[in-house]
Amino acid sequence: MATIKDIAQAAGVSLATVSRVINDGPKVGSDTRKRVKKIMEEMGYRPNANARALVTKKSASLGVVIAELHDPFFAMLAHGVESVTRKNNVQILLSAGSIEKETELRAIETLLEHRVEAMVVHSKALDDKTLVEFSKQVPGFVLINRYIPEIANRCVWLDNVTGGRLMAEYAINQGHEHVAVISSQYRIDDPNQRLEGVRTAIKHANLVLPESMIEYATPDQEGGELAMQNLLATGAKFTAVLAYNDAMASGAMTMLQDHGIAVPEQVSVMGYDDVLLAKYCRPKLTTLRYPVEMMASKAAELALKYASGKKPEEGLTFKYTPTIIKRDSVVRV
Amino acid sequence: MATIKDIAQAAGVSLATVSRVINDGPKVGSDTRKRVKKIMEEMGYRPNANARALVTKKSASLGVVIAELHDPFFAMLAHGVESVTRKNNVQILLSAGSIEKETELRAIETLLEHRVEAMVVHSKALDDKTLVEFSKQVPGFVLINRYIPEIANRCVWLDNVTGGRLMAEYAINQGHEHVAVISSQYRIDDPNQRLEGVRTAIKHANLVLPESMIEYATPDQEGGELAMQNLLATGAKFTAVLAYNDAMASGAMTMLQDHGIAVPEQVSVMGYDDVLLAKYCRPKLTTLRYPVEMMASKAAELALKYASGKKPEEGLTFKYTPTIIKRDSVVRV
DNA sequence: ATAATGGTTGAAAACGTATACCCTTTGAAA
DNA sequence: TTTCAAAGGGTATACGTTTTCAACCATTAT
Repeated sequence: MATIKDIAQAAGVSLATVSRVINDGPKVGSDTRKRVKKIMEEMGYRPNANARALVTKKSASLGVVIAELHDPFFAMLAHGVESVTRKNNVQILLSAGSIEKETELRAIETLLEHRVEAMVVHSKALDDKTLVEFSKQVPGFVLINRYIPEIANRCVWLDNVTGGRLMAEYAINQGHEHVAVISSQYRIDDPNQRLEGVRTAIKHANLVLPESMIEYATPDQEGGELAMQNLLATGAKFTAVLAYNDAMASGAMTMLQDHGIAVPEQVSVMGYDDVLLAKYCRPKLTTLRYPVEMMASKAAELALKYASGKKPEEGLTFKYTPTIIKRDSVVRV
Repeated sequence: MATIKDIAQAAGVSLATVSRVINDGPKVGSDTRKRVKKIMEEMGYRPNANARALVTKKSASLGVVIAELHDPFFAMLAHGVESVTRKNNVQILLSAGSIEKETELRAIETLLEHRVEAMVVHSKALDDKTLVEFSKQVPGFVLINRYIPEIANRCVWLDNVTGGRLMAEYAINQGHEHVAVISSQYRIDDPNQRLEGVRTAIKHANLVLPESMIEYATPDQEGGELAMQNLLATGAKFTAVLAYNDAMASGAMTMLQDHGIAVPEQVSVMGYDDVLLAKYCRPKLTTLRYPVEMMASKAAELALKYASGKKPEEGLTFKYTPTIIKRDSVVRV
């Protein structure tokens, strides 16, 4: 592959001049510029991004850490990031760290080795201290779907407690007095926060949520099916089910229908996230909209901004609140 | 950030020795090795991937070109690649090129600037010649979901003609004599090939597929709805619909149901791809399984293998054939 | 005519790493 | 005792860029 040196030789100029032409630098005559450009074209020259990054200490790529790409939630997240990197001519360096301490750490470290100065990271397994530490090393370090007070201005997050509350309040307003909850079995913040919100609303309405009405499982369709199966097996009575996410809600609906229980006529079901399948499944899912894509774009913009030298403002944070999307899976009772 | 030089100074050894320790090179005593390692640990040393790539001419990352991340198909593709890059300690450099000539080209070129020697590219807009040209420049250049005879051994692809045929044959075997087709409006190979297969099967069964029974739209749920709407508007009679993909099939089902037409009792619907939503939607979609994830893993392995110097074998190619997944959206008539 | 100016260009150092090649020490074989 | 090989370690160069500084040339103002 042709280097800057080859071009210089062919054009009969120095390395410096060629470099200036490449970067649209100021100090080069228009005829020389034209000639050099022509030769670059002819020889199919492509600047070496690695050499560039080495000397400029700027990497022209943004690191992204997520859990699993085939989870629609993360696919949307990645897409949100991608839409802004594309605009800024920045490359995405992708690392997957499957909600495990070891892999998440490894993912971030690899990105660090590439000297990316902007990063959008989704981390659930790493503790606050570690992440704060990283944020000191990387100017454009931004967390998504997580809130850490010390670096509040680097956090783009969803108010899950309010989300849980909204969910429960809506169900209650529709007249449901016996609600069951299907939660995620992972010991991370999200399910706990959502559950906390649900509990608050229920208490406030002078209702009760016995532990036996809460089932934990993997946050996917199978988990939803399993959880619902368990709920039905206990013989518990409920007219509404609040699920941790849309996939679990969908699984729960399937299981209800398989038991001859009509949704929403006999049991209402609510999801969370509003991923694609919420619109696809039947009945269409009433759910909470999690604007991941928008948030991811915001996070990417933030990362790029901080990376370019702008200092984050103190006392600022980027909190989003989910909103209820009313579709067909919840009915007034 | 600490460099190799800082480590060398702190440890009182030369750069070369430190470098040897980092790379587990041979010529260094076990006590020195231990001492240097300790210092690296203390100073939080991280090798600079750019400098490394520059001098070794190896990039330690694999380039991926896809259209849109939030399309579940591409999310699965990316996931398939990711599973093998993770095993090989290779980073993913992601470029999205939204089925447009300009952006696809730009995506590949950016990757080239990063000097990745392994690439998995999904390109529909670029012509054969351009891609063949790229394959000469990049040792580990592998195409997915496309077949180009000249570089057959770098293609991991699905036999779409056979897929289309299988679809139609299955519908016909279930007794359907009047089938409609909902295809993608994009002028790329896939829809044409699938349609070709469908036509073959129909002709072979002595049936007819009038042009009026084929609708074209964007390959998503909205497109499926629109296409079905048009089909219904023409008053055409059909008992089965073959869709270009699962999203369109799902949209078509919605529209049918909205018109009070029962699926599958009155009209059967078939999808293609078997993405997640095929299992989620109601009725569950009978569809053709496109093993993207497996194929993407294969492509990544191939790319890495070729990149590491192994020459592709002549006359070899990686063709996959879709299989029918029978669920609930097709019924015998 | 001379000095000053401004626009072009080139030489060289630097970025952080890997490695080919050379030097030293040590112990054993001759 | 001499010779030699092996092991351990250092020196210097290269990778492909960007950028600072200085030099050159042709004008123009004095």
